[in-house]
Amino acid sequence: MGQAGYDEKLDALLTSAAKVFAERGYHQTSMRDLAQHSGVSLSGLYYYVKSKQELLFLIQDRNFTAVVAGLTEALQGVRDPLDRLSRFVENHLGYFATHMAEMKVLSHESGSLTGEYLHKVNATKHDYARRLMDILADLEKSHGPAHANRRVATYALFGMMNWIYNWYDPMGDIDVSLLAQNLTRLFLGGYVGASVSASSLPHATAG
Amino acid sequence: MGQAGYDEKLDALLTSAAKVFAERGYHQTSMRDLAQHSGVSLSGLYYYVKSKQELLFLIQDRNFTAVVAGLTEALQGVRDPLDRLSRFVENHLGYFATHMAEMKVLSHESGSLTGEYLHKVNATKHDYARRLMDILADLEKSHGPAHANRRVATYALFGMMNWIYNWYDPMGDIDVSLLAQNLTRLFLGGYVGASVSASSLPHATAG
DNA sequence: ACCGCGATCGCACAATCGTTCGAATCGTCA
DNA sequence: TGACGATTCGAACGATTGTGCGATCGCGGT
Repeated sequence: MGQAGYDEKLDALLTSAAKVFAERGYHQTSMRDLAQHSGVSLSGLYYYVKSKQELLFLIQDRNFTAVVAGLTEALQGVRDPLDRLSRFVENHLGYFATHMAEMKVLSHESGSLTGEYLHKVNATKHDYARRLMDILADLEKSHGPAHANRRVATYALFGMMNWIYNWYDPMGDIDVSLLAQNLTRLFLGGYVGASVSASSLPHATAG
Repeated sequence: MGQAGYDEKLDALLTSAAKVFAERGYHQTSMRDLAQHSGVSLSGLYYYVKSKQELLFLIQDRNFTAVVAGLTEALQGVRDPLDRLSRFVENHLGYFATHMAEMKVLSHESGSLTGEYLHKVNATKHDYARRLMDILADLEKSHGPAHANRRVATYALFGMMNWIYNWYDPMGDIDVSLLAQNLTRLFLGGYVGASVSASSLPHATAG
């Protein structure tokens, strides 16, 4: 695209690549496809990126890092576990909806990384899951015993949220905050039998 | 493997291929990989299968058909929407847990099909989702208004269930019926505020 | 005008891919 | 035994892949 510095060009490349990866899949996409779609020559890609896999890693790592950073900010000063959970969901889905391609790549192409790349992303994933699990633990203290195994509940919630790339259209008639509200209510009602109070919805969504 | 007729050999080939597809991914797996893993020569594969994509289609179509058939049987004579829902979840997860590789391929490699193959699987998928949505509609009639959008709830439940290939180990300390119980309770509590009665759990799981 | 360097490109290489084809092998019945 | 159809195989093809290499371009400083 337009002229800019090195960092902006790399960002544009990653954005363009994420779109193609999301549509065709990582392994099905060739470096020639990425070159054509981003407007650079084939060998020009290698000035910004060491390999095809590093490209995938950068997409996953940068966006995941952004999600985690958004979460940290969204949880700052929020004490009530109910609020913390709904903020977690809002942050996750908010970023998801505004970065559909990148998040589909993050969710769907986790197994396409190997070695150190895989290890780093998995570590982030583990920490992120742990943060949700800790919220659930707090939730049990404040709202009585859980109706489901905490580990199962954690991954059930991740499943609900991450599955959306299979069906959700951010431009459709269900906007993101409504989606977050629905999933939060769905989860909370089943996990601790709590109906979400009006005070805890909605929040501003990180993006 | 062992000597058998054409049909059994094809079945064995599909089972073997599903395992490799589940581990390495469809596009990352070569026909040579499949040949080696199944004990047939490279060209020998083409006696049973017209193309690599037909192989993927057969895995998806046969197993999906089995899931749907199991569902039909599991729902026979069951009227109570609560029971119908828990049977749906049990059937889905029961088949999932006993056919992890095949179901991972079905869930994760849907976008790897094209043309008529894709169309056929998508049609089955649509019908299957419709059957769940109908149960949810019945549920609303018998247990009051839903706490979430029906479409969102449908795909949320599919998300919970289909995501399990990312974390669930059937050999671990959570067995399938407990998992199904957890997810059913989680979903029902949030969707209609119902706690699952003892009478509706557990059932025999189709497999 | 010339130099230095970041940025970009054309081209080629070796490897691997899915698929085809004709030959070899198998079991079975005449 | 001989023949025939079902089954399996080795070898090869053209296409595409990710990546490396050396040349070239554009431009700011001297």
